[in-house]
Amino acid sequence: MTTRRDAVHDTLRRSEGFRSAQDVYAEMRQDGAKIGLTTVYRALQALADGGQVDVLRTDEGESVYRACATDAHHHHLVCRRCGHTVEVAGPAVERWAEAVGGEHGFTEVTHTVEVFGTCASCSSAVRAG
Amino acid sequence: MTTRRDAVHDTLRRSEGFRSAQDVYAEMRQDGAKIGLTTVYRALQALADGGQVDVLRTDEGESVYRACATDAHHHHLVCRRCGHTVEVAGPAVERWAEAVGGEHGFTEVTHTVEVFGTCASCSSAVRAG
DNA sequence: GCGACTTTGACAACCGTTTTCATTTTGTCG
DNA sequence: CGACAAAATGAAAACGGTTGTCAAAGTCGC
Repeated sequence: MTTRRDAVHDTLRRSEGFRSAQDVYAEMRQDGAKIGLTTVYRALQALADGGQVDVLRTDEGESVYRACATDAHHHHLVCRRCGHTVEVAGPAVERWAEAVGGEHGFTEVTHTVEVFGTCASCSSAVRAG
Repeated sequence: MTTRRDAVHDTLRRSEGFRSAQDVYAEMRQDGAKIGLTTVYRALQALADGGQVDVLRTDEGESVYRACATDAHHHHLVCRRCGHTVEVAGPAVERWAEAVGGEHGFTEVTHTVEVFGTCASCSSAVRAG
């Protein structure tokens, strides 16, 4: 039975940036969906496990999720003001991480890379207002 | 009065990798220090705010702290098995992050980069055992 | 010593997340 | 179409790291 999971996935796809489980839950309830918070958590975990959504932790320790366009390994450029997110590839970073790990004798090297900034429209909004 | 804070800082300096607040607390109590968990949390926050220690979040959402050798911007190569941590510089990554932000019109670009792996001694231990 | 201010820490509250478990839904075999 | 086993659901409780509360203890200037 994947209807709930699909509903969660759809809700996530409709969002521009990263959303917390509680965000998704609130939005679904807003839209009249009959779903429990537990199920949203479970669906998000399943989607994350299956690689259909990306997860990352906010500074406050909350898990946030995003339905990304590509399955391939990529990173995120996130607007810290509006949450607008761009998926970016970084072959240079991949190589760098591998190299750094190798230099120090580390194996099974993975990495987390996220870039934050203020997007064009947000910075012009700030300048204007 | 900074004695407690210094004690926390010292304990952290004695550790090789990143340690959680509760780790630090347990270790200090082990060593006979009379200190409360609340105070350890406050000290770590103060140290982090002052830039004297680095903070990052584990996958489980726990905050972990480390007294780093350098004040300068750097990243970490962390053994996911024993926590052994190497401070690494990555000028290429800094430039890449700036460039990626610029390309998409983002300003005030910051980034988080952490590299995880299994260190040499841990991977040989695994192979042996 | 005395009052004003700061720091401390036991404990309770918080909050996101996970677990529990009874109920509902789904899939499947007759 | 039943009927039953397995999976999914969700309300409520539990959990765990972290933060807030507040009274007691410490520190400083006098």
